[in-house]
Amino acid sequence: MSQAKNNLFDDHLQDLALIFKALGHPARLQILKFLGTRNTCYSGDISEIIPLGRTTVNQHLTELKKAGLIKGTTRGAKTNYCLNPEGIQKLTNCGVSFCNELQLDACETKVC
Amino acid sequence: MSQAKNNLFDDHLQDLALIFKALGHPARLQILKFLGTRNTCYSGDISEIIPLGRTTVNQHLTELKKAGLIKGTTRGAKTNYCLNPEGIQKLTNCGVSFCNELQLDACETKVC
DNA sequence: ATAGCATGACGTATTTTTGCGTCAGAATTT
DNA sequence: AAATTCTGACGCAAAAATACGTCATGCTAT
Repeated sequence: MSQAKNNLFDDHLQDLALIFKALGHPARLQILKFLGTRNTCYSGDISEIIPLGRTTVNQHLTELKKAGLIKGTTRGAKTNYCLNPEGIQKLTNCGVSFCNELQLDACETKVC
Repeated sequence: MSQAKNNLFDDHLQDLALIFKALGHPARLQILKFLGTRNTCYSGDISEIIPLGRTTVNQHLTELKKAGLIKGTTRGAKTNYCLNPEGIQKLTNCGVSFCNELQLDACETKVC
């Protein structure tokens, strides 16, 4: 992917950061959203709805795959992509619990 | 920040991507987590717990500020930082609803 | 007032990311 | 079999992110 896991930061934080980083581009968000409405679709269908070149879209697909958020299966000449339930689950769980840990209520009453 | 808002993608997606991007680095996650336990603290306190140079930590603070996730107030020689409730709220709301839109249940039963 | 910190601004080098064109291989269609 | 289509791999350029060092400023003590 990008930055290799180093030992400066907590492993859990690094994992989480990688997931969030994968969500840090509108094209990738749009891809995920699209896949959410489709269950499955071809790589070509995706590059059609994203306002970027096919090669670039492919790169974004690869990144989402590396982040574990989608799955791709080559079937004949075409490749099927769909959301990866485990990855989405992890995103939801970890993301939500991270937000909760920020103890928003406590902060809400304070000013800095 | 980073990429200026262009008109290739939906505004809402771009906003969301910017927030997620801000979360895409372990140092920034650690900063947020730390601030969640403190209500408020000095900039110096933060750079002490992050395994990076002070200047770099400052940069990360600036990015978090631009993303609206934290607030900074200069008080005398020192600067106070704390979570920005509105930003965290937005993250929580938008993030969660984005995940929900992925219709995980529907996907869970399919394979690609 | 003066010496000592804390902080943000600025400049810079290195690494990543982003975006795209081209190519080669595999499968489909004709 | 030949032509076409779909894909991922590879290479490349431009832009952005990352990480620091240094500096100037502005408080805070002494």
